[in-house]
Amino acid sequence: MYRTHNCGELRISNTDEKVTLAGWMAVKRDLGGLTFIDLRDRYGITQLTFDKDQSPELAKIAERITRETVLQVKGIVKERSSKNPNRPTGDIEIDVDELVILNGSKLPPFLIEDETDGGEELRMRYRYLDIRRNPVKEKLIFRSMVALETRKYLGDQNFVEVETPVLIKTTPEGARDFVVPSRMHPGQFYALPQSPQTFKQILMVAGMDRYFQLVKCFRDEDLRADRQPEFTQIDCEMSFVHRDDVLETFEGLTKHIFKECIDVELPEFPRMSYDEAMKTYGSDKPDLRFDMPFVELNHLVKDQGFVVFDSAELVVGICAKGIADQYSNKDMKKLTEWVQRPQIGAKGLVYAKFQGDGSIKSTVGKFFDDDAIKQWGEACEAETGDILLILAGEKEKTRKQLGELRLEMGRRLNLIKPGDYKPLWVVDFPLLEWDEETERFHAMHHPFTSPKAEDQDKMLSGDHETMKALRADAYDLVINGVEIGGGSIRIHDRQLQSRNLDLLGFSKEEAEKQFGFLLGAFEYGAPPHGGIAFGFDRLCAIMQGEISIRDYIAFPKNNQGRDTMIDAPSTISEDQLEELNLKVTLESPDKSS
RNA sequence: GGUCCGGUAGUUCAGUUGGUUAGAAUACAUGCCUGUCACGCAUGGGGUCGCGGGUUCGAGUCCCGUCCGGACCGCCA
Repeated sequence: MYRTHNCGELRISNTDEKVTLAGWMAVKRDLGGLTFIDLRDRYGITQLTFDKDQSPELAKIAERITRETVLQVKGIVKERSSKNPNRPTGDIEIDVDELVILNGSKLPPFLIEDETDGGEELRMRYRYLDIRRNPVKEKLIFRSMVALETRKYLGDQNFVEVETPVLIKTTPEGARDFVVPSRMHPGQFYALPQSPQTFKQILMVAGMDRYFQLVKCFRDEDLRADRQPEFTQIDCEMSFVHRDDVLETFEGLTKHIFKECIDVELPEFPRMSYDEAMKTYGSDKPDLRFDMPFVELNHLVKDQGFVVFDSAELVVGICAKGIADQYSNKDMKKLTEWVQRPQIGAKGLVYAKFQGDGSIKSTVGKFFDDDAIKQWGEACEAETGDILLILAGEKEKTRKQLGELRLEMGRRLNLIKPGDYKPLWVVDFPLLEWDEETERFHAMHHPFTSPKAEDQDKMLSGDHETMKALRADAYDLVINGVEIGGGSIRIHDRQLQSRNLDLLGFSKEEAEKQFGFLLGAFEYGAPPHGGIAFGFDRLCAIMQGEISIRDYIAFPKNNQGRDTMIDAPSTISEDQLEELNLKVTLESPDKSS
């Protein structure tokens, strides 16, 4: 046995016990006659003491031990004469009388401490050292706890975890697929799943009734702080359910996880239609940790001779509370430049300051008198000291831009309180989305999403505007402005599914080739069904107030989709290429190895 | 596909208008130190200024190209 205890568990009550510990030498404090070593393992840090007077040979060895050396020590637990209240084990130390060096270590390239000096790149290349650090280690342990609680809750609700295949076939809709060549079938390829969507629907046809899976999904798209090419979903599907059955089940799951993992009691989740979310917050994932709703001003500002407003499809404002007197003209100019940045793309910003002395200062004072502007203020519930921020232009763009400005003002006004969680169900998403590039409709969620019952008859109208107005039985869970997951009631009728694929521009032959297996299954008694999938990495991050999901993944990819530790992706040998009947046509494909 | 920022000691960074021998902190090494826990004090070693080209009497600094990293837009059914 290498150890009797771990480095985080010994307390004053263990005094005088003979113990054996093993771990890594974290840091050494050599006072001359007395040397202290912090011994670290997964569970914590325990201080080792070496006294020159008592055991000169041991003290001499201790003085020479370097960082990250793996040690085994035997000794007696002693009460410290000067305690460290910042550590659970701070009341005791180990008076060492036997020391074994289990393995040496090179000097690590960055400090293995909570506040490391290492940059992202180094930390990723030496991830095994990074994971020794508390902040990373604890996030992985947290993730494990969330996974356990998920399985516990869904298991108790009669869900069955079924594994679906990773080698499947490429799908034309949605994100780009990762593709795997087949050796046994020259010229043919598997694809890695973007989600187990069709398999879980087939499990419903198979009578599995309640399915879930913590499952890896793959998308070959560009990365972000909250987006990795391989990520994990809590993927679920249920039979004989309506929308509200799904929402209630997964609201229950979310509440359970929050309660058990971070001891937060979530209130009942409000629901908001997609249309209302777009109209009020300019986003299909509004951050409700602060309000600052949009107020449309068209009826108050049109036909008064101000061409920017008169030519705009939408004039819409938000009220930023209490900053009229602290935002100077220069600050307003900077804010205007902020909305004009290419990422936001607004042409300009109209504002009205309701200043502390009762006066009104506005960029459009030339076109509107104070009384008119006061009317706007009333509409937005602006009071003395507030600033009205107004954008005008094409409806969808303007809403998106003001949505960004709203978030920025929320941040600037410190309206977002740490530890605050505001979940929201966004429901009734559009069924279809017009793609300007390909000039055809795309499924907003996916091609298996059911239109709302009342909209099913309109699917064949062919009229562009009617198509755009079709509503799907689809829903997203949003927490703090982050999309945690989404799902829908699916189509379970073969005819309706064919009609939907037809709408999306699939010919009969294509539909049969791509989704024949699913359409075929629907002919053998498919039950009504629906489901949802949560982004598991993202859920873990948001629960701890983090944006980046990288540290919730043990071995994440970098910004370019590379794993710098193992150096992947990489080229493969000529032999491998030949066996797979592949030919690389690049002049110099070899960038990495 | 695009925009922006960065690359200088093991590490994190500073480096002025282009000008002498490129600095700081930390880490590391050596010595001193018996109650430290960010130990302290002293001394020391450590540099392909990402790479290639150009401008210049002179380039870490300016220009062009390229590679790498980061953030974002597009993209992510």
